[in-house]
Amino acid sequence: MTRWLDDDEQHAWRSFLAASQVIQEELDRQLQRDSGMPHAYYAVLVRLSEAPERRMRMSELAAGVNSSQSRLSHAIARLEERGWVRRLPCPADRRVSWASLTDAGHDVLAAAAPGHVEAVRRCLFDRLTPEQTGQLAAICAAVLGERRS
Amino acid sequence: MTRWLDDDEQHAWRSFLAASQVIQEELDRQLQRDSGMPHAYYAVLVRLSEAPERRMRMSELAAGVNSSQSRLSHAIARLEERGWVRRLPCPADRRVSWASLTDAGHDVLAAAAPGHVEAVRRCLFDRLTPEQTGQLAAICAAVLGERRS
DNA sequence: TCAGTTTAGTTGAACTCTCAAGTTCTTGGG
DNA sequence: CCCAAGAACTTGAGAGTTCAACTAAACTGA
Repeated sequence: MTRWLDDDEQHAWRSFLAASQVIQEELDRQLQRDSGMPHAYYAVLVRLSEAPERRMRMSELAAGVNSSQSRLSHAIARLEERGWVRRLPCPADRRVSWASLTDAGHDVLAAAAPGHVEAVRRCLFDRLTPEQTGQLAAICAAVLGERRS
Repeated sequence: MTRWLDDDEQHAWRSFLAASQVIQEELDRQLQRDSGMPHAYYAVLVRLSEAPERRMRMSELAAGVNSSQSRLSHAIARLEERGWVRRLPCPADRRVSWASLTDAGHDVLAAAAPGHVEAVRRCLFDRLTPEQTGQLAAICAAVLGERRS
């Protein structure tokens, strides 16, 4: 009844799991060590820094970093404690909050970025040919495509 | 100074992050919902079930599931509470513990496996061509290869 | 109008993971 | 033989994530 994985799939699956874990852990460790934040928080700062006026609605921001609303809410609370983000009420719809990157947050991000990019290169792109980089993008696009529910 | 990511790399990187997060979360949710355990614990049970006599030293097991010793120690403590794993002292070297899969643990694993494989297919292999499966394996092998430190 | 539904976001508890420190045991050189 | 160094594992505290429940505000249609 169950369609088990064949040998190729089994191998690809285990390699994928190991590789994605190794990358996640390496990035988390690097950012925690050098900038005192987990990768998820870094992603929030990046996304905010790219938004017009460096601010976004909580739910947009959550979608933009693949996070649940709850997780983002906790994360923003932490980032607010550190003075890197501020919450602003939205006059047009009072259910909505804006998250806004502060100047201090922007500075922290600018300081963290070079080391982070270096880590990304070291654990991913330095190990791939340009052709493989393209293949990876296509594979990930297929995984993300037409996602239901 | 910093070698920033070019457009292709930027795109590949963000796709990869999103895809691997989506897959991780989907699997975690499925296993938690249907079998009451996180994916990391499932991996421990799988690895143990494949070992001779269904038991392994803690440090081998940790390496086998890409886990730190500390994380594994906590995980085995939980799994032991549920009666799915037992710890056995090693007579030859008294620093060593064996983790051993119980019959109950084996049954739980057997019950969890079909739903898990189905989820893996749904979120990964059903979306890839066989060629892409091979490419993914090669890419992940490159990421994992010759890892120092 | 207003009751019911949907949307936005927050909160608290339970759980997992990380990091640093600690315990117990083995090993290797003097 | 003995002690310092290293190895195997555990522990506890702190931090992040998840889930379900909750508040508050905005729609919807009868």
